[in-house]
Parts: sequence; structure tokens; C-alpha cells
Amino acid sequence: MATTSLVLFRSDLRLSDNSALTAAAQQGPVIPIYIFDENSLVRSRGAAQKWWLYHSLLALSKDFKKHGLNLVFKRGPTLTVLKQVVQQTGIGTVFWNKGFTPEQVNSDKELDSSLQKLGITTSLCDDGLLSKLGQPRTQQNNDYTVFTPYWNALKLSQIPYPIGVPQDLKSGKYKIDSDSIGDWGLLPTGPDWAKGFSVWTPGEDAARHQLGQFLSQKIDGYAHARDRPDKNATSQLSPHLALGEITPRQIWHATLAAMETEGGRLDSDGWKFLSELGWREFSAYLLHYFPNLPKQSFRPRFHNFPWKKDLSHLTTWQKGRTGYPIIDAGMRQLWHIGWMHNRVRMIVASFLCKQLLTHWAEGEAWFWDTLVDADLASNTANWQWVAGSGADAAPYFRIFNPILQGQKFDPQGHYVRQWIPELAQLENSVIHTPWQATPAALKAAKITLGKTYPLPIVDHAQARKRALSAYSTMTKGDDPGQLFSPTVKGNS
DNA sequence: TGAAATGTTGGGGCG
DNA sequence: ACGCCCCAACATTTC
Repeated sequence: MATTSLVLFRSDLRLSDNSALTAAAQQGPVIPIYIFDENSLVRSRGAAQKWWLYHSLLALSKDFKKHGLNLVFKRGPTLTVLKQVVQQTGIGTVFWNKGFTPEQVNSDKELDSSLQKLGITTSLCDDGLLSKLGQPRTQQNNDYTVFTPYWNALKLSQIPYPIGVPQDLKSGKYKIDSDSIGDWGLLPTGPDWAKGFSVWTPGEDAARHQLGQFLSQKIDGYAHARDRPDKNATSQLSPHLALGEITPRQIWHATLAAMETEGGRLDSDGWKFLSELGWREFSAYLLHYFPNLPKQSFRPRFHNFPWKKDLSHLTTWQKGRTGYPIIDAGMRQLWHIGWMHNRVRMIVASFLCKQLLTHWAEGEAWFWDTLVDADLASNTANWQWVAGSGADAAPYFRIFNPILQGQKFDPQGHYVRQWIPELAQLENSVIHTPWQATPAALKAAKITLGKTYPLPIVDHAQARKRALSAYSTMTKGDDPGQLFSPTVKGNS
């Protein structure tokens, strides 16, 4: 006997390797549903990711159509909407893949018990991570707080193989009204800040294609080239992963297979790439054991760090007008395409926290709103990592010199020229230090410092000293500290 | 998944 | 030929 089920989609916008969808399809016909629920208990998606969500939902809907299923769109509190649908249809079973942030876990639990009280059968599946949430643990049954031992334990464990698209996908025979997602306010309304986002193709097909291209063309040499923002050398799978258009275990096994094919030649590049999945996993793991990670420094001694609140500095950083080309190029890339190269993320984050002494959570909030790949665990764990307040973090005194970083990782200034057109005509020798260019060189390049391009807002050497002295004021005490709330909303 | 300050070494200019 | 100094190059330490 076949039971028709609802399958609730959230951050798992794919047909393949989808545990909930597969489990439901094994029981009978399926009605897939996406509910746009700006639940106050769960941090809602930033503006940039809403753009991605819109396009990803269209893609998912199309993919379901190919299998003869209609993806239902609804808006409102998830429980209320599900109740209505259940009352209207009499469907008695709901499947979904569990979330893995603490707030999603709690909200899943509430939803689960509320549905059960209504006599609805629920089935929650594990999905979206390589490992079971909260695993592995140390031999003494502690949680890991250092990446390397965590990673060693993780990579040795059995990572499940991905499963395909369910073969026996059949549509439930109910007519359910569906919203038009154009009414959800997912796309920019005023000025269209998402024009540059057209470089992306959201959706499961595009994600699979992107992975294939990466493994056939870019994995070779990845370990080194990944640090070069002037080269297109990274996988750029992060937004696909964030929305669940592809799973880490699909990437894991496809990468191992590609390494296998090359008989070991790509092992070091391949493991470097897989370790990046390891960092994603480690972030989710840390957030699980430290639910305050988004709001509080992981290391207690940072609770009394003398952060500065300087709105004009923050705004200058956000707009990419700090006067340091590598910083400004990164911030403008973020604004224009909703994504920033990993190396540059570290440089701009270090600059905000250290040169400008701004609380890491201000930067985290900006990234959250502007990144298409925003992920609560990765975003907060990595900001804390750069700030020095996180688990297994870079030491606070490791302060990037934005000039040297620019010269080292963008030696010809291609990246700077791409995102800061007003510097495009400046010669290589001063592309990362325009204030050192001769008046004649500036004139030839049509640059007026302080006008067409800003002078540096802080002097690096001075700011570095200031940061180190701020660091030295931290005490070892474990002051419980305040939970942080950012001062500025992003562009939403 | 740094950078700057400080220390050490060794070749070469020079008296 | 020798010692002295300078300083680039590299190494170590410190932040």
C-alpha cells in the first residue's frame, strides 16, 4: 500500500542524494513543498542569498517537472502551513532533512512534536554533512577544538556514498495551491544590486557541472593556485553547498574517484581540496558544541577585548574605499557578485578586526547579508578564526600586511584592476601602493588620490602597533562577556 | 593559511 | 696578507 507524503525542502534544493526525498519515494507518491518561513527563531537568509534562493527554487521546480511532480510554494510559519495542507488533503506523513545549526535543530524538534500531536507521522533524515552531527569525538570522549586531530579522525571515518535521484518518483494526486515566489520579496526591489550576480547559475544541474569542470580542469595545481585571486582556481561550489544543491559527500566521493583515476598524481591537491570540506564540517561541529559562536567570542579572553565602534570605518570597509587596493578589490567583488575569493576574505577580515579594531561580528553580519554562500557555521567560525578569538584560530598577532599580501597573491594586479577600474592604468610596481606612485605616474593613470581613489584610511605600521597593544590589554579572566548584536543592517 | 625585529654569517671593499 | 667594517642574505625570535 502506497502512502502519499509531503517532503519539506529547506536547504537541500536537489533531487539527487536527498535522504528525505528518497525515503518518502520508497513509501509512495510524493508532494514536494518549499515553505518560505522567516521564523524569528532562526536567522533569516541575507539579501544576496535570497537572490540565489529565488533562482534555485525555479531550478528545483523545473527539475521536479521533468519527473512529473509539482513543487508547491507556500509562505508563512511552517507549522501553520503544513496544518492547512494536511487538513486540506488528508496527507498524514511529512519527511524532511534535519537542519544542523542549533537554532534549526531546536526548531526541527518543535515542528516534529507539534506535527506528531496532530497525529501526523514525521520522518527526519540526516543529510547535508559528511558526518553525523557532533561526531567524531576524541578517545576520551571529548569534543575536538583543534582542526588537525578532528580532520584526521574525520577522514578516516566512513563517509557514506551518495545516492542518486529516486527512481520511483511518483506525484501525489492532490491539487494544492502554490504561491508565486515572485511575491516573496527575494529579489532586489530598489536599485538592482544583483546585476553582477548573472555570473552565477544556481541549481542542481549547474552545481554538478561546476564540480565536473573543477575536477577535470582545476584540481591539478589547486593546492597552490587556490591562493591566487587573480586566477580562477577555486571550485566556487560554496553557494551550491549552502543551498544544498550538491552535498559534501557527492563532492567527497567524486574527488576521491578523480584522484584514483590519476593514480596518486593529484593526491596532494585532492586532499587539500577535501580538507576545505573538512573546515566546513569542523565549523558545523563547533557551532553544535558552542551554540553562541555567532554572538560571542569562543575564547573567553576576547570577552574584554577593546573593540572600537567607528561607524565611518565600518562603512568605508564595506564600500571598498579603504585606500588599500587588495582590500577594496575584495569588498567590491563581494558587493558586485555576492562572493569573494577565500584568500581575500582572510585579508579583508584581518584588516577589519586588526587594523580597524572592529568587532568580528560586524564583519560577519556584513558577509551574512552580502554573500550568496552565507553559512552560519562557516561564517561565524571563520570570522572568529581570523580575529583570533576562535577555536584553533590564527594567533591575534598574525596581522596581514595588505600590501605584502597583495603583492604576493596578486603580483600583476589583475585582481585589483578587475574590481577597481579607476586604478586600472597604474603600473605594476605601485598597483598595491598607489600613494607611492609619482605625481607623473598618477597623472598618466588619470588618478587623483583622495578624489578618484582614496588615500589609506589608516597607516599600516601604526595600526599594527595599535592592534598589538590592544591585544596585550586582554586578561586571561573568563569574564562571561556580552552577546554581540551588530550595529548596522546590511542591504536588505 | 605572517610580519617585523633582531641576530648571525660571510663575501668583498678598503686601509 | 690581514683585520676591520659594511651590509645583503639568511635564520631566529618576538609580537
